Amino acid sequence: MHPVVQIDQLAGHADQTVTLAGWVYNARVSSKVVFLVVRDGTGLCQCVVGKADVPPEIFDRAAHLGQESSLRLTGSVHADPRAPGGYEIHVSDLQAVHSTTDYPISPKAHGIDFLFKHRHLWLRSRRPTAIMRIRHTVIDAIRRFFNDHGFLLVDTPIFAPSAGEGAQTLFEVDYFGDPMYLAQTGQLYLESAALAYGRVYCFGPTFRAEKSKTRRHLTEFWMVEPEIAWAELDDLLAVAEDFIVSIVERVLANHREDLETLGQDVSCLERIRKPFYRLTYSEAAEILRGPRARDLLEKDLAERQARIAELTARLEAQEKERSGPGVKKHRQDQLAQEILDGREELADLEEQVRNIPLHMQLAAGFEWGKDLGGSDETIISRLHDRPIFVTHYPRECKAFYMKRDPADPRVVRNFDLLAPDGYGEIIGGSQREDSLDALLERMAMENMPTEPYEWYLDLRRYGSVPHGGFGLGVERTVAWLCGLKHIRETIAFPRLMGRVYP
RNA sequence: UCCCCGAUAGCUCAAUCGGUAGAGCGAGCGGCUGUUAACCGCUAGGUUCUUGGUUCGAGUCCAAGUCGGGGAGCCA
Repeated sequence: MHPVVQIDQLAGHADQTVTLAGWVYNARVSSKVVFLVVRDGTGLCQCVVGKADVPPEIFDRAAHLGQESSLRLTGSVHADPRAPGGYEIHVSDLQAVHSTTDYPISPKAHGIDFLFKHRHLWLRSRRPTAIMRIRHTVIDAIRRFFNDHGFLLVDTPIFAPSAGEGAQTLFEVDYFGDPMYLAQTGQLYLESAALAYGRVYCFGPTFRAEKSKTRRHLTEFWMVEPEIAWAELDDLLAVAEDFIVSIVERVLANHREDLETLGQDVSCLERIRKPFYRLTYSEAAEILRGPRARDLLEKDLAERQARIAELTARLEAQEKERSGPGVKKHRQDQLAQEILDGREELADLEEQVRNIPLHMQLAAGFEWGKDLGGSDETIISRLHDRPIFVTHYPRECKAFYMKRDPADPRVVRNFDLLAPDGYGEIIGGSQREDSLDALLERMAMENMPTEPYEWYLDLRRYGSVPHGGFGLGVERTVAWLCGLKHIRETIAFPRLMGRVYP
């Protein structure tokens, strides 16, 4: 047996004989030649078994390998422009390790429910593979950024004894007979670590019991949270900006091919440069109420209605062609797929058309003091071609620990980062309240008990300094960079309301 | 919690006005010298989500439920 070579290393073995260990991704069989597209986790490689080149039993074996059969094969590596990876293998020997029949995920179309019920197998397919590879790079870029900028990793607890604010969004667990909660942030603990070590971060899973069924929500997701001592709002924005740019650069440098597999336009990512836009909440509110938001939505509405008319006509013609006489099989297949895609787009558009008037109403009637809603964020982000920081939200709609702005006591020194193209909030952060009195006053306003927070208040009693941080949602970031419609594809085994299998 | 949509073969979907449940893919067998979701022929494959109702007759109409999808709120 020759040494086992990974498919992504084949270029270094041209004209040599190698062994491949992998699975049958697809097979095409004719009387004199079998084409096996083999998958090994690093790529796809077409392996050619010629009837004249191998003993009859090997040819017969190759001709009857079901999709996802595992195998080892040996052959010579040839450069071939017709092959998907640029190289193909002319097989001289082949062993089936496990012969598979009835693999559930065929090369043709499947519905999303079916695919997620088979997520344990679907991970093998091209699209999930591309996404998981990009996710890996995003996480590596996150860790590298903080490790290279003097941040110390401090892991914060997942069991949180106190519900704090928003108890209804926490999962309760039984902790030796007492109620405990799965943490939805490590931030308070991280503040303690920041005052100990200066620059720190935590990175782990986080849990939200929100009953959200949207394309932006999971009940379990990964969040990275840096926290920085001796930092004010502007310092935090600068870090967040460099941070995002470094992630985007890494993805662009390593994943052109994967992005192409996903149909993502890389020019969207190439536009992500410093400086990002900076808006205050009040400026954002003005935009929402003003003519730019209204014009955008009116234009959206008109464009979508035109597109609906165009699609409806196209679908009608395609359905007529499909049911008409003398249509070739291949063309029928093509039409069927186009009709399905068209209908899905149509349903999406019709929902949007129903929602736009409501969004217009919400934006036009936006009152200072309310938090920005999902549709408001979409409007703001659609009016800009790069990410946008929205800062200085009204104090009432934000958490107790955020630093009140000395220049305008109605607002706090916080920020959200909105990704372009309606991907929504990918970062939320703030400078923290460092004055003991201000913090106590705010906690009293919210009727919060102080005992569980004595340790947190100690941070303001012993050497308090300006500090702050932010949290970045990994899955939303990956969805944005990959151009995915739904966040559930960005994690191997998504946990959603009503979906925990597998 | 609220609003909209859906459930038919293993998968993706058809089935006109309420009148015998179909196609492609997948599977099995056969054919084909290089295929790119290959192609061609044959075979097998159904409790039309559940319960109840209307009707001579229900995949189709009505009611309730279950599950799923999309959206609102909430959020990263």
